[in-house]
Amino acid sequence: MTQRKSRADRRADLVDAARRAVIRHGAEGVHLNQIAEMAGLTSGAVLYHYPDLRDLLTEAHHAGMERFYEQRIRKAGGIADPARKLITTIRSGLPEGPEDAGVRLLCELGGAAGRNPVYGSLLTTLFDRQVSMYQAILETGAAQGVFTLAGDSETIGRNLVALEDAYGYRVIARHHSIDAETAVELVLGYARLATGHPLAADAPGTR
Amino acid sequence: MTQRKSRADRRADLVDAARRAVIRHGAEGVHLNQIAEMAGLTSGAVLYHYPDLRDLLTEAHHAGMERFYEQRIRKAGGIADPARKLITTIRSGLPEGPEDAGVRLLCELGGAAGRNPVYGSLLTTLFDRQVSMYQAILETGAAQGVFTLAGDSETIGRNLVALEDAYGYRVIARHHSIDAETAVELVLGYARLATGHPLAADAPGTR
DNA sequence: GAGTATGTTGAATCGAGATTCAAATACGCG
DNA sequence: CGCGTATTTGAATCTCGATTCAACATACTC
Repeated sequence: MTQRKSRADRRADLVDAARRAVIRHGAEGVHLNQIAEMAGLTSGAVLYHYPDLRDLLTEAHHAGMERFYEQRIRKAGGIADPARKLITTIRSGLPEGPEDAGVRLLCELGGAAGRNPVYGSLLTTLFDRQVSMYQAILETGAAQGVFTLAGDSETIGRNLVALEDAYGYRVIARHHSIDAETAVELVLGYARLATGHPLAADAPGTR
Repeated sequence: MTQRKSRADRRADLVDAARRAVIRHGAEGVHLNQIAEMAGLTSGAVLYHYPDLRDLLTEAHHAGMERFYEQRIRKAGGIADPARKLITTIRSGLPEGPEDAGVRLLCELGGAAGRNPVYGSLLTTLFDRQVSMYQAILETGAAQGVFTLAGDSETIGRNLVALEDAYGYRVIARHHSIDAETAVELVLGYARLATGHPLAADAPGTR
């Protein structure tokens, strides 16, 4: 029998297993057995902890978005220079490639959000938080005189998040002419226009 | 018994029924019986015309995208002035509200595109065609001297399509602060920045 | 208007996945 | 150690949608 675990530990495992299963099989195409397998358990054990699968899936999506957002904050955390911070943040919002787990999860959610209010609200919240994150960077840069904003920070922030989203979808769908690097360059292009700053790309390999 | 129809007519009906069923139930959550009901038939009749459901769904998605694209072309068709043409085109790429059928279908497809190469390729093609459509408008405007492009037309076109996509998702997900009108205004804002043209909004009610 | 081809139904069957639950197992604690 | 409880299994059952197909209905042909 599989190693027995405490309730809290097992539930955390299951949330993570569900997250990975959704990425592989889709937000609505995922099956109980697939989640169980990911967690190294049988379906009965999953039901024991989550009698209603929807609860588990909601927690999984929530956790996935939280992880995505936290990672962005962390990557840009130590950077003081607004320009470099903006570049790093933009990079962290785009997938590293078509298999990028974080972005795939968000894409899966997008379609379902129109029919499922809970998912819609999760994505809406994430969007707003990301906009605020960008606003903080933009305003700091403007205050220091390094950015000359071509509009209010909310609008620019929204557009940055929107572009990330849309190009993320393109990369995940394996668009032939928009790979991960091109996507970064496209968003950076808009950021240059909106901040009046050249935003020189990092040296390759710098992450 | 339901009115009997020719093979071609019935298949066209089914493609349309499938399109509507997907919009209501999701690209992957849709069931044979739902499609049959939409078409006013029984499941057996659907299988008679489409032994493999995936073929029907692929045709439905294809038809939905074609319809979306054609509608855009048609709405902007008679307009000569590049600025008005650009405004109309932007409007036609955004949903009229959270229930907008055309955009909902595209959103449904987005998530599945990462796992289903056929869907990915459909969306990629649509994206490219929309970019070309914008490029034509932008280049015409630039040639006439009414637009001063802030970059190459391909980049601007890509960003316009990307912004439409992303804000379309927001509207469909019922974002509290981004409704259909706000979305139009956000994309128009970028278009102004990119073309150097004021792009005065149409008088309300003008469509 | 009989004959034939084609489209449609509805009931039977199939099968995959969800759900239940008694039994088995592992762990904590005295 | 051994008791009691929480966790997990695995097989049985349930459910629902897909699939099959013989019978029926409609339209076309001559």
